[in-house]
Amino acid sequence: MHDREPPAPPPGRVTLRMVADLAGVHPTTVSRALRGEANPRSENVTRIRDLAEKLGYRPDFAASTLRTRRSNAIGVLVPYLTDVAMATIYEAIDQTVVERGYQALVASTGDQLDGQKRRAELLLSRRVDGLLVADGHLDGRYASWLDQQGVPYLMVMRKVGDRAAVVADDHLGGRLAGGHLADLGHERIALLSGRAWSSATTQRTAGCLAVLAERGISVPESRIEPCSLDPESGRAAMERILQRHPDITAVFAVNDFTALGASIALREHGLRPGDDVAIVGYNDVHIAAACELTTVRNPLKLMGSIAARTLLDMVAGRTAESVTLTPELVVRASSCRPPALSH
Amino acid sequence: MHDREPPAPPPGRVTLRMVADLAGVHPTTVSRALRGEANPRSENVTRIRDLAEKLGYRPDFAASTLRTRRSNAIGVLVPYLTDVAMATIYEAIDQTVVERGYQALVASTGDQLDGQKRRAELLLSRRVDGLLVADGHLDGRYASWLDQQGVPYLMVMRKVGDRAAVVADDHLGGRLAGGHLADLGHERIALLSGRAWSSATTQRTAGCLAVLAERGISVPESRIEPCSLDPESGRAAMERILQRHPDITAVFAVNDFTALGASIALREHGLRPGDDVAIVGYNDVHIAAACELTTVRNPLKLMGSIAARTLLDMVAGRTAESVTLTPELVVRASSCRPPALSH
DNA sequence: ATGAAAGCGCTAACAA
DNA sequence: TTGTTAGCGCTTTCAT
Repeated sequence: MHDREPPAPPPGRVTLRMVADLAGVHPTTVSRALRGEANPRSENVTRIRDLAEKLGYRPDFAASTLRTRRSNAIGVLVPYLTDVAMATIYEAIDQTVVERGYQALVASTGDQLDGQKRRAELLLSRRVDGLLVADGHLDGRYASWLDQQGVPYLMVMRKVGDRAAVVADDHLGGRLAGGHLADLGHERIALLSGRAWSSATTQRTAGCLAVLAERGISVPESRIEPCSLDPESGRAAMERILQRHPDITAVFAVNDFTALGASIALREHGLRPGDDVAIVGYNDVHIAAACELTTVRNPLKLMGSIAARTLLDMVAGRTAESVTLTPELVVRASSCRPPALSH
Repeated sequence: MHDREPPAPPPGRVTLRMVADLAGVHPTTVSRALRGEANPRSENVTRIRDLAEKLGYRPDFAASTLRTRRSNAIGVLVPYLTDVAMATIYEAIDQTVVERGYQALVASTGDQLDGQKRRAELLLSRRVDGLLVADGHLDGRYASWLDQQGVPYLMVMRKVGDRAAVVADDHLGGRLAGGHLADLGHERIALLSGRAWSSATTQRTAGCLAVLAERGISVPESRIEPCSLDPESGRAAMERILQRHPDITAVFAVNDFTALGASIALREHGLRPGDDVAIVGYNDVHIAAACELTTVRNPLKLMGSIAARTLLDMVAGRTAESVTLTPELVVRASSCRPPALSH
């Protein structure tokens, strides 16, 4: 009788043992009954289950995780959760894994290496069975670090090298956006190009530039500005471009929120978005329709649920297939024709 | 030698024991060294730490949780994470607790009792040390269920009865919105009133109605429609009102996203939001400025970080004080004067 | 079909 | 200051 610092079981939580004692059986039997293992028809099973329920028994995942070395949880790493696109993917992941008896633990990493490692380590310390990585960086440092962690992981939204990933065809998406602006007759086009480390945004930018080049429209570097995922960063980037090029007639932003942020800067320069300057965003988050924003629809929920299922497959030992989904242009009022051609 | 199903330690994860063996000390010593307990000056400490680091040792939270009965994690229950207001609060919580050596585990409950219980149970099975509840319902069922779970918890954003809560003064916020519309000269005002079970939205609605009544402006029930937190629900609610009252000149929506959703319905009826009809939202999420939405600013980050600190205090055994923060009106282009008075 | 025994990795008591 | 001992609650052999 040492180790007495948990002195009394006050109300204390209900353990397997307590249920077993009251049921007059061995804890092992209760464990089996509760998990539906072995003896289904025995009337004991329902008796034990009822008792457990009545006592308010709740399994202790810390204990079962320790014993089985499986936590029944997966980790999800995102750059920011205030990016609705990420939140949408996360909710799809969460729903999918919960249906399958898992839990999804998220962490926002701020899209930076130290945050990524720190947060991934925290998740790993909780012994997550796998990782869904939505904040991959093209420079391989993060990914090769992940490679060494001994846990199955899968990229979502962004791909890195040829590692398993569930993404959409961002290059195509960029082409759809650029093609649309070219069709409308725009020639002085600006790009809010996202982050250089994100395959998603760099591909969208590249796709857009490629199609514009095919149409004979060139975009000098001075009309391209990087940005983050939030409106404020879009505003600032747009502002920088307008300083140099007050005469642009269209903007493609690789994210809906940056697109909306850009509209602030345009208005500050006396330009009416959707009348004087066309704007195209990316993702088609739930707010885009309300803002009349032309955008490229990304199948975010599908991406999340496929990624979740794929990771769970990997956890179960199967090998993963990468998946590439297809985006789609959604035309709304924000993409007007250039002023000269307006009527 | 029973229990042999973990057959070999392949690469296998590094345990305290391994570090101890290689350091030539007892596991207890390593544990103490790593946690900075007891023997700071001993040169052993740095030696052990270096070794642990070199071996890539990572603590196993499942084991320490089991042993100490503390998980160093708190649970956060939100209605939806795609509501940027909730995501903003969550990120503030997350940051605050991580700085203090904790982890925040979120769950979206869908704002319904079964989801709330199910997700809370999952969190409790992970032995979270406390719960931050951002999806409280006024009818006390959820809250009284929480009372019985034997874990400290704190309401955020919504209050229930006189339970400890960190909220903003929603009644005042509603007054600010209503007062603003009255000042502009509006008389036919519609309300998107949120959910009856949320103290936040009901108080905002009540505050607005109160100030309008003081100004002699009455709002018949047929101009008030409940709604959820997403744009689509705002659109649908607005549509229902417009069917009955195509002549309204202003709308107060208790959430920015519903406000933006409402603008879709207005346009579908040939009304220009911000020109023909004034719109006021609530929260001032990051997107509101870009959409030129007049709104009531809720100190979301502050709410999150105060709530997190307060809960951690409760976990440490201190008693919690409820906190009420103050909202603030932010006037933007969406709140125009009524057409008759336009010039 | 059920029980006995052992141990997952860690840390709190106690002893030295 | 360090080591010994025991056990958190669970599940997996193995034995009955």
